[in-house]
Amino acid sequence: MERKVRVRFAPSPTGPLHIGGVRTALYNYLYSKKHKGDFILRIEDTDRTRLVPGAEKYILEAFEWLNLKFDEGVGVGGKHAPYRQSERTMYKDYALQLIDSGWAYYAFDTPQQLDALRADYQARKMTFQYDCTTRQGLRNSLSLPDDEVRRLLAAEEPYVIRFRFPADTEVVMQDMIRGEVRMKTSLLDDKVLFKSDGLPTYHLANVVDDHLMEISHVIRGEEWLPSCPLHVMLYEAFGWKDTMPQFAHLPLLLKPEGSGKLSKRDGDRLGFPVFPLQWTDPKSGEVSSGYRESGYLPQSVINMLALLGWNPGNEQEIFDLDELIEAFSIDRISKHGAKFSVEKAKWFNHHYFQQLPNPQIAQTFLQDLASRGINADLQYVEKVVEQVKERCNFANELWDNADYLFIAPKAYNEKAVSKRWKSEAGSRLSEIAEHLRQIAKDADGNDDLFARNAETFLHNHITERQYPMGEVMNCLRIALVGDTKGINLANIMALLGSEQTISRIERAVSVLG
RNA sequence: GCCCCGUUCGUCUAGUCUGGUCUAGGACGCAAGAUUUUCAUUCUUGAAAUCAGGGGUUCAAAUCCCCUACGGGGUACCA
Repeated sequence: MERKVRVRFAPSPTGPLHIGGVRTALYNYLYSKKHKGDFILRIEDTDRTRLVPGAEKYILEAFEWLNLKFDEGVGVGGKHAPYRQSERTMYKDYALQLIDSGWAYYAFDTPQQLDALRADYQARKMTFQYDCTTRQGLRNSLSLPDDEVRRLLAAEEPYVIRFRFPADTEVVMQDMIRGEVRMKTSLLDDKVLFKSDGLPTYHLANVVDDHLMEISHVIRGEEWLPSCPLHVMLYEAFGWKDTMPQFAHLPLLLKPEGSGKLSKRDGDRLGFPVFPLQWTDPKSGEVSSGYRESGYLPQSVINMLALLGWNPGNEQEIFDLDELIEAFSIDRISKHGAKFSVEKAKWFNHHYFQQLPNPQIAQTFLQDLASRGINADLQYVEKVVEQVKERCNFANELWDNADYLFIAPKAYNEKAVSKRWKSEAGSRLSEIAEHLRQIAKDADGNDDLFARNAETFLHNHITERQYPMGEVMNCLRIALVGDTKGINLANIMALLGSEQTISRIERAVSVLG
């Protein structure tokens, strides 16, 4: 029987959403949409000590920016509400149910006792594990006499509820990416399901909620693979094996250099964002950069992330969201971790930046200009954008590539000058300025006409006088731009207009001689 | 330590299941050339992986099996 595809993204609001988390969410989204299913947002906030104010809001905002819409969940609602685990109160009943059926037990050991035990084992170069080999010697409802357990419970002694792993079975699970994974239960530890603070741990809450919310596929990071046998056993213990979701454990995102998981620090160190949106730590005030603020376009981030660990099997690399949905499949997800590449991210953004309509880019640029104290005309800015955008990866590179189209050069690049500005340059340029003044008069305020005529004139003039073409043209460029860079010279003159063109030449002559 | 997962150009990866068409394909980056009388874009070309290493199986192995090494993850009353 075909079950409706229902997947969830279940972040913990302990800080800003990591870019690896965004990729996990994206794969969930793509899979659900591919199969006309539901995409659910569940907030897993059962660890009250690690809650960070603002984190949940941040998550919501990030998905809004990325244009990934949830069908159900926090911020959306739905028939399985509430979707915030701290607001769900049914977990303890399920934990008790497991105690009744013998799959779990009460444990009264204090964290201090366990810490001491771990230290003790450590000293003997061993690792303590709360499992089938050690549980009899510890303080729990399996080792203690019944009346003692009743007494402790009645005395409201703090306890946790632990899963009781059978000693000699093997859990066999099917992972959609890795195939069959087997694990001997004797090697597994009796994980805490329910904490002494009255809240469930991830393992319990996750399984209960996935069952209750009718989740069909669990697509999550590889860090969960080792605890998946526990989850499978929990489904079995609850008698939910028939509707257990299918699992897919995604490879991790690695640091661009060296080895290890991509972390917040890497971004700061290597100069690229690890978070979708900028984040200010509420405690330290530390600011971490975001893709959005760094000028990345959401569709570019999505495209880049989709291809990091998945590929369509052909050579297509540029995908919009609909194309991704169409092409996506779990069996084309790679098994190994992927190192993040800043260069590739930029390349994607360059592509998507070029697709933006000029008026839209111009609007953004206009604000940037305003912040620099430049009041420009929108029509003019549009013309500039049209000519300059192809050399930009991001909107915030516009200024560096177009500043000379708004303000006259304040200084002249020394290297360019020493290379191109020879002793004859001054006299040649003043001569040219002279002629340009006449051409300007003839063009009568038509800057395009002026630029066209000026271009023809320059060509003829330089040829006639047998001046070195490259040298003169580059000096002209230095005069107008301040450097040997920038767009086509005639286009610069057309944009600047005759008056500005001529005055810049004259100024260069007076400054550089 | 123990457990789990992985390993193809610098990076992301195709190819592995269903051995031969792989003298291993593409992309980013890099280099060179063309265009741009500049710079960038763009285009063309190129360098770049003895398929982690070793041992099998086979007429034939990147592809199947075993071992080793290396990398990653887990080993919490965190998720």
